[in-house]
Amino acid sequence: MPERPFAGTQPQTLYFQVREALRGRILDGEYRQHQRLPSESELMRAFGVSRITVRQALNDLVKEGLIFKLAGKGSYVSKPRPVQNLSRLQGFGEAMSRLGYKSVNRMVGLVNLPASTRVAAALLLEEGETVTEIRRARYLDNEPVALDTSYVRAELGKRLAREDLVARDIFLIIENDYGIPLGHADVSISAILAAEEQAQWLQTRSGAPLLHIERLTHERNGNPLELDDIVYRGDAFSFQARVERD
Amino acid sequence: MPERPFAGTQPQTLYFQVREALRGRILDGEYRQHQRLPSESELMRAFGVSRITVRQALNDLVKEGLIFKLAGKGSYVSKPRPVQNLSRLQGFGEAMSRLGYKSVNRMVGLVNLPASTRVAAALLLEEGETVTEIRRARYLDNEPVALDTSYVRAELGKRLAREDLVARDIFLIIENDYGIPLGHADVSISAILAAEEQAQWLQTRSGAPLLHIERLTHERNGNPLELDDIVYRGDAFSFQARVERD
DNA sequence: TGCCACAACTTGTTATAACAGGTAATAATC
DNA sequence: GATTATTACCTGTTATAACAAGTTGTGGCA
Repeated sequence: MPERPFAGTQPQTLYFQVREALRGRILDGEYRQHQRLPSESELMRAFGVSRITVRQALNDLVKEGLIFKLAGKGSYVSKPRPVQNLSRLQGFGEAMSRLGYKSVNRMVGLVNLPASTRVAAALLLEEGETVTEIRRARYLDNEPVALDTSYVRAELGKRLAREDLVARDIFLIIENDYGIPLGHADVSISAILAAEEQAQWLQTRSGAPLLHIERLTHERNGNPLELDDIVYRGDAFSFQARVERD
Repeated sequence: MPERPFAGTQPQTLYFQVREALRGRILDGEYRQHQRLPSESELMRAFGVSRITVRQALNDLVKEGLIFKLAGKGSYVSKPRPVQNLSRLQGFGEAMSRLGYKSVNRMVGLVNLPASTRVAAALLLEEGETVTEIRRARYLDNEPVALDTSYVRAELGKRLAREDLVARDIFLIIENDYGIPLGHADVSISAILAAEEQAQWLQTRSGAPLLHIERLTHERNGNPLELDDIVYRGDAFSFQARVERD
């Protein structure tokens, strides 16, 4: 097996390993912005895998916007962007660190409370059933950019209450520590005005434009797991995506 | 050839035909929300294509959020959403009609002007070179939801000036009439406040929250083609996406 | 009737193979 | 030297095949 650099505690699919190896080289600067990557044939030989495995890895990176392909020419590294990417479900800290940014969280609060109609419906609970509400502020370069309110079932909330939610992403805790694989999220993006409390935490003025994200994250088996309400400062953050025509 | 229902003026790939046939059945109501689709084996037999062709078609629909897959169980129709989908590059009217909504455009204006620094850089022009600015308001159910300002090179703008931009999407004109295949777009989403003119067109108040989309669309060969600034009313529209974990 | 094992069915991963059409380099010709 | 044709290389599409892991149904046994 020629080049399987990924050493993890769990066996990984081949395309996962190839993808992460290429990502590492892009983030390390071995492949620069706009530089052409090795061809599929070269990657097949280098990693000792079939072409379809290489293509799956490359297409995942295309989907994330890290590279782009030109028919007949090859694959190229995209221009880096400090963004929350919509092509792939990942936590904030996870997304920023993949792009080389350092993010910090601050706890606003963690309480158990009865589920509202909206939260109950999203998490498939009875209205009034106990849920855990976790609130955090997100900082980039020591500047608050987002306020995140998460709702999970009380059993999961009890476990999470014992975790270091300042330094760690909930997604990674759930996957790595609790062994619950994540599936997909349904994400809604809209624009709102900052309320007083939001403005204070985000160090902006009341009435300032905010991006509001509602995200319902599911386990891989389809069960709803976590409902998030996230507001981002409109002047300090944007979502970016590369969208393919087809 | 058993089931190739798509009859178009241009030859289409097999996975495109399978995908569009399935889309049609979902939108026609033949496959209902949460209903299970035929298995991959069944679709292979029904369409007389290989499994990889069926999977490509299904995965594209997954990518768009129209269906979701559960390992070992099958594929299911997702809950329908009246949204501008971020998974796939398409014009506003195109997106809405695929979801069964009727959208209408109104021309705000079409002028040739010197390219600003931003527009010139995006379209790879010299600053001051002539570009065409096309401005339109978008209506859903007779209600203004978006204001769209597009910049294209003057040669393309001259041709577009002769088209019916009220009834038709620019993307479809460019692809179908001019034979220029589209590739990808780089999209940025942020939140802003409505300026006076925007508020008037969108029938909302000055200072209301708007979603601001900046989109640079490329030809398939990578050349930049069109720069769009689109603002959507925050209270009447949102973007939604289904994001996979991986 | 309930439980367990096995078979059938499902999607996911990976392999090999061939052809199509686009791009770039090289060789041949004027 | 410039132009054209050919070759090599590139990604895109499609096919067949096999194995892995998850899900569901069926049959046998207690």
